[in-house]
Amino acid sequence: MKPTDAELEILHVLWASGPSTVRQVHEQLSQHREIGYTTALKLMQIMYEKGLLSRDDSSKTHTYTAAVSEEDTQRGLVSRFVETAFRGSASRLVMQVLGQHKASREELDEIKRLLNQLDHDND
Amino acid sequence: MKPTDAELEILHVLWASGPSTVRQVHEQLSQHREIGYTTALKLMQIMYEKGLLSRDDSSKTHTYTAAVSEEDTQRGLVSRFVETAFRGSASRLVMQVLGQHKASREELDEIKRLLNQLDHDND
DNA sequence: TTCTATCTACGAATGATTTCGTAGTAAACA
DNA sequence: TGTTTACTACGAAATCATTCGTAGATAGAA
Repeated sequence: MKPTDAELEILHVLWASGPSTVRQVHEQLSQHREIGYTTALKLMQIMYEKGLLSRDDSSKTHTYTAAVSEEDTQRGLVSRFVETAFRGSASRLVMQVLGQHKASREELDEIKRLLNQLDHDND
Repeated sequence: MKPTDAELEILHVLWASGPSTVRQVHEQLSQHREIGYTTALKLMQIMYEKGLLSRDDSSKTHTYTAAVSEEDTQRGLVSRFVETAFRGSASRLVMQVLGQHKASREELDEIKRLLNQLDHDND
């Protein structure tokens, strides 16, 4: 339910690439950092046991798929993060993020659209 | 530099209440969850060694103070979180947060003000 | 002064995460 | 067929975070 950092790395690969073998995932991860093949394997096995991944083991080389959606996972992570880091104040988190990361014009516009929509929901 | 969850709880108490003794911090924490006195003590000692807290031990009962600011700490936490959970996309984090937490009218207005200011900075 | 309460220091157990080596098995190849 | 290669399973070490018990010291009360 609450993936660890290493598990998130693997989920990101699977979310981006779709169903993959351990070797494929390992190759992706290797481009970012040092990690042994059996480390990736073990992580994915644990994630399978936890229900974070599903797998097709009909052939010798198993194929893994993310069993949790990116949306749902990020929702959970955000909830937890707002609680622990911002004591539940989501708006302070938003302002902190907007203040420290330079968003593009398009991103700012998209956020504004969302804000206006929330405004109308509030009315 | 990167406080853990338990350490963050203690920092929040000290940020809110200012310099405090272990007993005072422990009393605050106890209202939220079960935690032994020596657990709080040990945590604060470790945080002192790490440089997260400073302390006055001129009397038998030490007084601890947060040695890192809330702003700086949250900035660091956000950076890390955007990386691990959102692969660096701050705007997607913002939209996720705004979509899932109902902010008050005042908060939304404040966020809009910030957005407009960012707009002008961009021009 | 003696006893009690409070505080710090220290050590250690527990559990979770991350890591990788080794062994065994199946497939592909020569 | 026999050998090499690739893959999974398993176990276990290393690290870190969290937890608390116990011991020793200090201060205040009786």
